[in-house]
Amino acid sequence: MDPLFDPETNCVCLHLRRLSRVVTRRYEEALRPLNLKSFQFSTLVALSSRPAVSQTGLANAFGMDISTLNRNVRPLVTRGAVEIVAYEKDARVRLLKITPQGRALYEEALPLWHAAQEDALRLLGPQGWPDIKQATNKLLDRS
Amino acid sequence: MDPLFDPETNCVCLHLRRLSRVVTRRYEEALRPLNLKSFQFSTLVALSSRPAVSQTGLANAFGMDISTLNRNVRPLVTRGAVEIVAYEKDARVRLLKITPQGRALYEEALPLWHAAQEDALRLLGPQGWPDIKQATNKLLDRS
DNA sequence: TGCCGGTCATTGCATATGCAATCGAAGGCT
DNA sequence: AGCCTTCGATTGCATATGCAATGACCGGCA
Repeated sequence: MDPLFDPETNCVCLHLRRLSRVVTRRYEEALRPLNLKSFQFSTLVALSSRPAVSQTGLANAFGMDISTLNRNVRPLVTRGAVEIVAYEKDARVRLLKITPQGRALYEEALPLWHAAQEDALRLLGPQGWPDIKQATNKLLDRS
Repeated sequence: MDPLFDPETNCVCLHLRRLSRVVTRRYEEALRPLNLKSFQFSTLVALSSRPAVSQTGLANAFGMDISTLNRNVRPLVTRGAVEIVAYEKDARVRLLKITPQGRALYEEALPLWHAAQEDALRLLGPQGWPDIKQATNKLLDRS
């Protein structure tokens, strides 16, 4: 059998999920002092450079279901790091906007993220991250 | 700034989680006719070639917390695809064992998995999967 | 033999994930 | 203007994820 189709050793899904778990744990650990989850950090990053984003837009950027995004954002809103504002041109849309507290939180989180990123890059080896990123970009182009 | 440490474009955690979501959705979709989740399929694969495995052992193989594994296995037990048996040499251990129904389910699932795997390999491009697998193996060696 | 540190499994809690269904609003078509 | 399809957001449901704490058990050591 083509080893690429041996589910014991070559399931793309299993490998990616496992890798995602292992790497995620390191980022979560690094961000724990600020009580920030990795998704929440990514959201702050995305919002920090944009005036406001629709939930659908952010869900697409993250490749996740809009219902997941909707719920994941709530802790940030509760915490006052993100606010939900109406969009005057379309009453269906509820825009996400980072608050000053959110910006402050982001600034605090940056060095913690940096340490985790350093750690992850080291673990993946010099070629690991470029390889993964290239594969990611290919897939996202096509899907 | 070193672009490797730009959280907007190069967060390893965000990229891996996104990739994992996108790929997982395709496998879940393929396995849906059998009402099987990707984790459940991976469990059947792992158990199909072994007499019995401890929960801790399987959790390590999947790089996940034992509490997550413990709960994720339950639907398979409820369904009769996996049984939990005592380990005579250590009363703490509760071994997981695939049942004949589990084996039949696995056989049914294989072609569905194969289609998803084909799809994923195509999406990642000819070099994508080897690149990812190599990076994965490096990380798992070191962690 | 009895204690004690370590291990396996389980549960409580909070967040993560996606699908189906729903609600309300937008926009095109007549 | 009225209808109909589409679209953005939200909720119900089931599973996914990990940490902390707990209970049961093992093995070593006094």
